[in-house]
Amino acid sequence: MGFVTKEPWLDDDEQKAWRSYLLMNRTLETHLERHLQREFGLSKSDFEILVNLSESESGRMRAFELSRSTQWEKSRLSHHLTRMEKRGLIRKEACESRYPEIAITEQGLAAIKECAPAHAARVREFFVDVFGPERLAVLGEVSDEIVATIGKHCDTDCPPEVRGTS
Amino acid sequence: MGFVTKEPWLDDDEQKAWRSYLLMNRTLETHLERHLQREFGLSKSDFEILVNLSESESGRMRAFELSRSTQWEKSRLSHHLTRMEKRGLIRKEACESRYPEIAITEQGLAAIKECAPAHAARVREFFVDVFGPERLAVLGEVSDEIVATIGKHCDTDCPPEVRGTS
DNA sequence: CCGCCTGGGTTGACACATCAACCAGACGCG
DNA sequence: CGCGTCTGGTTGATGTGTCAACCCAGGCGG
Repeated sequence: MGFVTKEPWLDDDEQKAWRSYLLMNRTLETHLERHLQREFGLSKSDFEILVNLSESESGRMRAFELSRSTQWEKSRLSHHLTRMEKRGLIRKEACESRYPEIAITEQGLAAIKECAPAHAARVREFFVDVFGPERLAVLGEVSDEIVATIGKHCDTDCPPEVRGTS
Repeated sequence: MGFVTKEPWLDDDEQKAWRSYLLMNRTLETHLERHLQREFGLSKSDFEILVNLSESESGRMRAFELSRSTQWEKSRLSHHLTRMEKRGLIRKEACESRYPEIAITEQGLAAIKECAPAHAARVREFFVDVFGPERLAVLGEVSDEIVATIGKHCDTDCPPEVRGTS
């Protein structure tokens, strides 16, 4: 064994960087997620929804808008919203246009107001500050390039939900 | 609304870079994962296990070794291994030492041999090549720094499973 | 010998994601 | 009108991850 992934596809330096990246990613993600979960009882998904709602003008959005800005598939969104409603973080309220609007509740607002600073502080400590301004700027650029590259590629041979929406 | 996450915690440039990174991450991950899943019927998790097994000397490892190298918690690993065994990708075989060894099967070996090149090619196309050698090297360094930083932080106040194992 | 801890591993309950199927209204077109 | 089809949204089945509890053997102090 030991030969399978060693084909000329990725040379040693590339392998190493890629694996460092993967590890960093997982480490950071699990750290942030566990922090949110344990200190505030919110999952990453909850957080994402609440951020979007709280950044909207009125604190209320249609589900498909959330679906657009989070890039979740609609069924995931639907399931998660019903769970969040059960926990009192959001409310689905009827409006004239047949489809319910998703509104953040007092409780949801309180939750995100409480946890956002702590979360941001962690992002700063473990990510932003370690990068430093110049390297961070570079990362931002490369990230956009990668998203664009994948988007371009998918225009031709992928199912619709991956394609760029911005 | 719109004020919650705008506290002085992350300034505009930082926000932007962070969100670009998050988006890139999600996009890349889902793209790679869907590719593996649709072309080869393997999940990212399956792939990770198979890579580890195929890179070992004998194609067989104890579960706790897998747990160390993947950094999964043991229950996740146990669940996933039983599922993989049901699908014929691995086998748990008894050995002298009370605990079973996890062995990759012919089928599992065939699966990873088939998909590894295609996967690596995609990593190259969408990640390695977009970065380019210099920026990629930088990313590798920063990644290691971040992992180290989180590791250091967790030595003092985190549950054991996050702490560095290398 | 006993009690107790620790390490490797499994199990069950539950939260979450994904897929395919479905529903209802709107829109277009013959 | 009748028909297909698109969009916004829900539902159920199934696969996956997480947490806490447990099991069992080995070691160790009494």
